[in-house]
Amino acid sequence: MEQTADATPWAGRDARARERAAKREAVLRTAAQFFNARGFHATSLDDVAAALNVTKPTIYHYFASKDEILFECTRRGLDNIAGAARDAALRGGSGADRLRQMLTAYAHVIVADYGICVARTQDHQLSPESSARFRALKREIDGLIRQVIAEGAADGSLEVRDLRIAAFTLTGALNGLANWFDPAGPASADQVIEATVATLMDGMLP
Amino acid sequence: MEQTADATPWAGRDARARERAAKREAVLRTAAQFFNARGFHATSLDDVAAALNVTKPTIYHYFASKDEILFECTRRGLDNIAGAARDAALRGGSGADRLRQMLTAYAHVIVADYGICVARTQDHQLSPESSARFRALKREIDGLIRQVIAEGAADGSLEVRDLRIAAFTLTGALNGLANWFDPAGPASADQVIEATVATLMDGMLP
DNA sequence: TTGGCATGTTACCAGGTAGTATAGACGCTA
DNA sequence: TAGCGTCTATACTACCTGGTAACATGCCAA
Repeated sequence: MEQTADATPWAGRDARARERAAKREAVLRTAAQFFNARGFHATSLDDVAAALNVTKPTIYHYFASKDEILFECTRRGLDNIAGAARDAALRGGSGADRLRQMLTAYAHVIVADYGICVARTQDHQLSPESSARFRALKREIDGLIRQVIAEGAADGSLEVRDLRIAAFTLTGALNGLANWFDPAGPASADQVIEATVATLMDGMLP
Repeated sequence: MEQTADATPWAGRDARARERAAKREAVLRTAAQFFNARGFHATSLDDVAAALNVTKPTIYHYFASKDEILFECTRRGLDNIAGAARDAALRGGSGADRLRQMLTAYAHVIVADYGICVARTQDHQLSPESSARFRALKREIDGLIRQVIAEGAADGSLEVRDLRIAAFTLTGALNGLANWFDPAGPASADQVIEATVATLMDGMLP
C-alpha cells in the first residue's frame, strides 16, 4: 500500500507533513474513543492530551477548537459511510441486492469509533457552522440510500410505501447498533450485522 | 375526573400536596423541553427556572439535583412506554397483532417530550445510581417486547431469527423517530408511525 | 399568639474546563 | 553561525454553572 522506504532517519520534506497528519489522526482517534466512552462534554482535552502523552496546547496546535475535533470525528465516520454506500450503489445486482450491501457496509462503519461518534452526536453539540455541515453530509448519505431503494422499487425487487420513512427507519435501526452492540459480547459484529440487516429486509412477518 | 370544587381561595390540606406535585411536573415538563431543544449539558437550571418565573433555589426545593430531574424525565417516558406495552401485551389477537400494537404505542410515546428524553439520554449523563435504574427500566421494556415476539414466533404469526437482535432492531428504529420526526413537518405523527411500523413488520422485500 | 413547615429570594462559593500568552527546544537552511 | 519554522510545555485567565447558606414571608395547627 505504502512505498515509504525511509532508509534514513532524516525524513525531510513531505515526511513532516505525513507526520503531522498522523498526529492529527491520533488525536482524533483518541478523542473519539473518549467521547464514546464518557460523552463529549465529560471528556476534557486534558484527558485526551494525557492519553497521548502531551499537553493541551499541543492539541491546540493541530486543531482550532474542541468543536473542530468532534466535527472531524463525525466527518470521518460520515465519509466512511458515504464511501461504502457509493461502492455498494455501483455494484451489480437488483436494487434489493445493492440495498443489502449498502446497509451491511453502513452497519460495519457505525459500530466503529468514528461511526459511534456519528450515531451519538447531536446537532446542538456542534457549533452552528459545524452542525450545518454535519447535517449536509448526513443528507447526502440519506440521498444515496433513497436512490437505491427507489431503484429497487422500480425493478420490483423491493416494496416501498414511503421512500423517506423507509430510509429513516433503516438508518435509525442501524444507528441503534452503535448504542447497544458490544464487541466483547457473545456475538461477533459480522453475525449481529447480518441478522440485523436480514431483519430489516425480511420484516417480522413470515 | 376531578371533583375539586374549590369555592374558596384557601385551598387547605391535601390541596397543598396536589399543588406541590403539579409544580414538580411543571419543572419536569419544562426541563424536558429544554433538554430536547438544547441538550442536557447546555441547559442550565437557571434557564429552566427563568422559564417558570422562579429562581434556581426554588427548583432545588423540589428536586435534589439536576441528575434527579433528568432521571425523572426519563422515568416518566419509560413508564409511559411500559404501560402502553403491557396494555398491548394483554390484548387479544395473534402475536403479530399484539406486536404491531406495542410498536405503535411505543412510537407514540417516543415522539413526545419525555419519550424524546428517553431516546436521547445516554448512560453517562446520569449518575451511576440513576444510570443503573435507567437501564433496568429499559431492560424491562425489552423483556416485554421479546415476550410478544416469542409468542408470535410460537403461534406462527411472526418469523424470527434472533429474538434479541429483532427486539433491538425494532426499538432502535423507533427511537430514531425521536431524532428526526418533526411535528411541524408535512406528515402527521399518526401517518409517520403507521408507515414506520408497517415497514418494520413487512420488511423491504415484496 | 406562637411555633413550625412550606415556599421563595438574594447573594455567594467552588470546581472544572475551554482557550491563551509566553517562552523554550529542536531541526533544517543559508 | 544565524535564523526561521515547527512543535511542545508551564502557567495563567475567563467563564459558566451546579449547588448552598442565610434570610423573608405566609399559612396552618395547637
